Amino acid sequence: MLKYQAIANEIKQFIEDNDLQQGHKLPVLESLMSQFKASKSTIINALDLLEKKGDVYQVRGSGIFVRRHRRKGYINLLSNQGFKKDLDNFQITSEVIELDVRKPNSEVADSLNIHIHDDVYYVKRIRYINGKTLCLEESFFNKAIVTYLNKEIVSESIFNYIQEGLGLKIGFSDLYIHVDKLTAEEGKYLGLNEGVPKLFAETIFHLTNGQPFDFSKVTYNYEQSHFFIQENLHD
Amino acid sequence: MLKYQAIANEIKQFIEDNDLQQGHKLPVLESLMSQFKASKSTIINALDLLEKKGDVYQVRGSGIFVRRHRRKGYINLLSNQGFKKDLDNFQITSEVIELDVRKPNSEVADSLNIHIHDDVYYVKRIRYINGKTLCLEESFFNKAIVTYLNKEIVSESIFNYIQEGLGLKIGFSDLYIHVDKLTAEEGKYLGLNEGVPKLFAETIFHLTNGQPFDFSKVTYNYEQSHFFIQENLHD
DNA sequence: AAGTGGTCTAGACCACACA
DNA sequence: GTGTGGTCTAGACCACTTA
Repeated sequence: MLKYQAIANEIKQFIEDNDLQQGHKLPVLESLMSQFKASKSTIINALDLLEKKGDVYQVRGSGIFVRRHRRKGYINLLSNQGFKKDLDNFQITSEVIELDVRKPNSEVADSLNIHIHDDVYYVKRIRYINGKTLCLEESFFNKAIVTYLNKEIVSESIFNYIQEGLGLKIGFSDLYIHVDKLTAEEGKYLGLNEGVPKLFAETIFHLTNGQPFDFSKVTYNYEQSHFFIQENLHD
Repeated sequence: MLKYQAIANEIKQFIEDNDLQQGHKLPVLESLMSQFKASKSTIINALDLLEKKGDVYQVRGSGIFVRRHRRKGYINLLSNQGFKKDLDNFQITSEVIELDVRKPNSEVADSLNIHIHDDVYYVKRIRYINGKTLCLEESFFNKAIVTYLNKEIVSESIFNYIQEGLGLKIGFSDLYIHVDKLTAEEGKYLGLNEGVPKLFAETIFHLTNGQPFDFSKVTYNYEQSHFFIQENLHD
């Protein structure tokens, strides 16, 4: 664990342990430097990390403040897939519908930057939140990277296994969303009527070295789909 | 303009001018240091900025690469509101429906962190993309911060005026979205039937000092609502 | 082993907020 | 004016990739 990550974690923990609210002022830079025995740059690195994650905001000439506006019941759109953290207050479970190795069609092959005669793991599952259907998810994993999957792994957190079990490093993702009407088949899985609204998301996940390893298509139950995103607008 | 921002801009320009594609390798750090006559940290600062914006990805031990996967017709969800940049390929216009000064209800007052007897500017407008209705937008601006608005300003880019005209610095935003069915009234404005899907977004925009200045409710026409989001998953 | 990006430090200097 | 965060530098050392 890097020093600036460790410091960031400690500060975040401090905020949670003391239940500090939006706008609460944190100790000044110099205090943090001596408290953590680190140079200015390292502290700033830690704070920038927290700022990126939406936990603090820094005001030049004034101080470092807690950022903590979140509506209850809203899921973080940018870290709900495959990750359990940030879903503390939600109980997420999965039901596996299909799991096999197959050849990709051209859209999938293109997204994963492979050929149509290469193998992919195909996973289809329904995810539940607090006992209700959250989404229908179809994922395609490049088998050359994600070399092995089984039903047990797939019913838990796939991403956790990819990181811990396979030792792969997840880097970045491209997420595409739009809204549409639910098809009859999707409705069957989600327990909803045909024609009601849906949120449809396609995501390409890449390793830190830029290789795409997972292409996912997710259809969300609109009744459970309340998301929040925290953004930083300045440079 | 700060040095690292200027360098980031130049690199981005270089990518666009040469139409470099995803995965293209950029010059190594040392080259960039001498080319821009800057220290290592400054170059890394510039690259981190570009990485945050989704324009490059850095691979330790390997190089710096162009990130440029974008689907045509998809709007960047995180920088479409009020901002013209990043909307190069789209023609966005606005029709102002209402503009007045009023007292906020408790929800608005709460979101803007003001009292219900304080004044807010209320703006209701329809935004068009390439001639079609994109969304119906209702915005509430804290009048103590956004001291003046008129019809002309409001039919152009409000955020541009806030930054350039009023000299305010926009910091961060909290965005909440969900999917639902369109009401009859919303349908009237968007030219759609009651009951069809909609994407509904509420956003609280803050200045760099943490003060909320704008609370917006936006109902998107689902036919035009194709969004992308680029995310970095590592620390 | 060589190449390349990342972390960390100490310190000078700058920009902004607030009283 | 004082306090506080931000930028920038030079350089040592570390971690990962590639061949």
